[in-house]
Amino acid sequence: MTDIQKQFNSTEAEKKWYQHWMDKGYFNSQPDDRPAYSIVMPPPNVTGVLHMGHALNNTVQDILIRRAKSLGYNTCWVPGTDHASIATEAKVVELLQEKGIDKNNLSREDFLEHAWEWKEKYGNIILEQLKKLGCSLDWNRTNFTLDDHYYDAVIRTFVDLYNKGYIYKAARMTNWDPVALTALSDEEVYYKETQSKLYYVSYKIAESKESITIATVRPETILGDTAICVHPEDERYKHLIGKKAIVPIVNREVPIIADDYIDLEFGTGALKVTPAHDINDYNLGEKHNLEVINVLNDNGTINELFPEYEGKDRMEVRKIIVKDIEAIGQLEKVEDYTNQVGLSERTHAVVEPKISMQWWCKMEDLAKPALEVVENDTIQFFPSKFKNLYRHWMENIQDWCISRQLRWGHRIPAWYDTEGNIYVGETKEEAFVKYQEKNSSASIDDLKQDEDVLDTWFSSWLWPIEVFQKDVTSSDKDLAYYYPTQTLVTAPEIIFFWVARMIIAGMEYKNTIPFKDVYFTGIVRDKEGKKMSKSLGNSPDLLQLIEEHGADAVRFSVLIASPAGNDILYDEAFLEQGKQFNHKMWNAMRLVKMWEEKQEERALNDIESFAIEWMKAKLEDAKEKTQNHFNHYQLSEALKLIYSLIWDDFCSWYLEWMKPGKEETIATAAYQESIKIFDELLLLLHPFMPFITEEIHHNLLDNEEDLMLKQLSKNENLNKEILEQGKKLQNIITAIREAKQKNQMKPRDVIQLYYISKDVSFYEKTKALLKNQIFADKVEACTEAIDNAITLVIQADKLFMQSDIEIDYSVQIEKLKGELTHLEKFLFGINKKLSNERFLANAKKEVVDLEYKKQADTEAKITSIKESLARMEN
RNA sequence: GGAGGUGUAGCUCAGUUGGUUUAGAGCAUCUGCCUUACAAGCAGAGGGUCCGCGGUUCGAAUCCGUGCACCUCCACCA
Repeated sequence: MTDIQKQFNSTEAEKKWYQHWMDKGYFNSQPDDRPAYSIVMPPPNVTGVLHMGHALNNTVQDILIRRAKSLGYNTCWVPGTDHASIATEAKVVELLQEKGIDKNNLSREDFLEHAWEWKEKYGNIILEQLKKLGCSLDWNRTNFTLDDHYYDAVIRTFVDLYNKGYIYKAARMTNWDPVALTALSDEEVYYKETQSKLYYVSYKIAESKESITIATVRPETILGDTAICVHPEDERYKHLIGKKAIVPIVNREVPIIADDYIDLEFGTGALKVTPAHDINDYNLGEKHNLEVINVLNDNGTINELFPEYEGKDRMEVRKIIVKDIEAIGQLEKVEDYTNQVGLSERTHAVVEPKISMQWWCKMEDLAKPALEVVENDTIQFFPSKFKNLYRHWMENIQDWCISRQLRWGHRIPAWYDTEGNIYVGETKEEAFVKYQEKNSSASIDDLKQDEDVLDTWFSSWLWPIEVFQKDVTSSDKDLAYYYPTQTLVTAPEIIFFWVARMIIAGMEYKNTIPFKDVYFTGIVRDKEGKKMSKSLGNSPDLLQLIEEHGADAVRFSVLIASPAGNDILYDEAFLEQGKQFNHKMWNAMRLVKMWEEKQEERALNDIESFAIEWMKAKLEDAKEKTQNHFNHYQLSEALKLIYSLIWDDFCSWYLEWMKPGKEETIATAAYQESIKIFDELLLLLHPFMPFITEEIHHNLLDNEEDLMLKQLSKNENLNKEILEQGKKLQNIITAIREAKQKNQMKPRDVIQLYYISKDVSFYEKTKALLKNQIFADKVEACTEAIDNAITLVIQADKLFMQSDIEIDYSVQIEKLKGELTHLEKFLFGINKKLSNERFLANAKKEVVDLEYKKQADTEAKITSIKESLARMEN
């Protein structure tokens, strides 16, 4: 006892146990004859720092892994990081700028050298931080999406899909990020409501005095107008269709065309068409065969076609052009207007729709099997509502723009000859072979590789496959053993970016699913419901939280607030609860350890045997319920259940029952059973709070076995009878405590208890326990009501509490009257039901029988209370 | 504009195919206790128009319709 600290030292325990688990190699996995349970961690960006979202996500995964371990699975949780092409490149560019270096003045090789330098220095910080949370990751399997084997796999995939005809190169409208100078996929653009202006500009009609007015929010795109479009049925403009309009400033003659795409109600009902800079205009242009005039440079400035504006940013030109149009009297009016403006997810720059030559991947056919496996629940989504979302997206899937005008990433394995013909191959030599087939006198030096790299997600979608075939020697065995993985734990935001595409890749390349279950965690929000993010500054510093409160408390706090599939409202008050839970368990351990010196070799007494039997049943019951929660990924429910099992059932009831008094002893068997039970509770809790449970486990038992490796025992038959008896006992104890308090008695005032019950054996069995808990010097059966006593009605039993202390019956009378009123109302309801023929005819027999039982019970209780009242009021 | 979700105690949430004695927890609140593990505790209590309205049913927090409020995703009308 003396060597046990009064308080749990989380910092010390975390350091000690994590190191111990590492040293013992508990996190590492190799295929064996046990069933596998594998999870691939969603690789965080190398630029990332640990935030609350990661804490939730990784705690969930660690819980699943540790739980599976305790159930006998060979668990493998694979860590790693994602090269995150745009985010990392932006970061490196920024750092170079601080040093006064312009990316464009660096060769590709030099730039990549800087990028790798940065990656080596900072890229693994986030993984190191996960260790502080207690994550049981197999660090020997750490992967990075630009590792050599991974790089090769990505290239192979590209070539394969190209050869199968899925990948092609085409000029298309893309979302252009003028800051990162790259195309973006639709998924990388987000829309933000913005206060804009709607400019009404009149265009003169050629060879006519008429004019036509259009409305636009982007007047700078007037420079690229190649048509005016109206609705074919629009009476206002019908007569102008087929005529020419003159674009102001540039004085270009453009046709006036008709299309029912036009909304008659919006603006003036006439639309200026700029196929180069608007997706809808682009589609109109395709349909009507319009000229495409590109106005912008890649960096968002106006290009050389318009010398007077050349080199100025589009936003600046917007203002200048408005003035210029006003000067020539063709600006009719300006209105305030709220619209959605597309922004780049990475650089937050205003995205410009722009036509550019990009690589694309056809998705329609690839998506079909991936939709199928989710539809038929081969892959299960938790919560299942995301199935709808998934279906909706997969059924409307668009081709995927996979090229990015960046350097940090997997370089597209395509080479061009001097005439611009494309040769795709895994290596330049392979491409050259194809080149030679076409041109026998070709020189390999004529071939130039494509400058672009692939979208990050084009590598991420191979993650669950590629992490298990790291090197050729182990590949088949590992992949066959660990793939498909068990559960993917991720955020719903990346269901399209990543989840859908991993399923596609799995079906295409392994002809099977990459994971069996997908568990979507909620978004972590602050108390006010705002999403926690670095930019809002409302996300607490996780490492600091761990330092201050301990990793177990942090894990507790995010889990307890995290119902399956809902967003979590994070409140730091939960940390307090977690810490108090630590404290509670620590003290329970101290109590139990104290009993070591109070042991006596003897048979169990009545109290001990009842308590042990009851607690074991409680434990069995909880084990079953916990498994049920795990099956549905209701982790917060599981945690709440275990929390209450430990705090309420074990500490508040069991230990109090078991606790020997000052001069008393505890049977050795009871002491040992208590330790065994406690240890089982710790094992149940361990996945949620690994450090304190391991620490207490070792304090409790002197053996060398670690809790982390301990196996949960198989469920035994549940003793329902003892649970019922325990419940009744608790009801009696609570009722007496309440009665004492209501009657101004002290909790420890001595009483005598008499009972009228059909189940005398129950009282015989629990007599000692009752006496002990309610401070009764007598618990005896009686045949009729006792005078000068407080009456309590517990289920079908009547109890009479007597005391030497003067009792004011009025309080008890009031309580009984209240109860009576309620019971009468209740009985009325039952009687109404039972006198309803249609109820008797339609309801199931069990339900009807139950009503009869309720009726009988209630009537008995009412009689009983009436008798008591009559007696007490005398 | 399209789709999905949510609404239960002051707050965060359970509530399993409609029926189980007063709709449950935790936190917060109030009351009483320094009880030899723990005052970071113990014991007890109060607190609800299950969002509104309508329907189905013998019976609805639960199923259906509708309205309101909030949230998310998709689309992007210049």
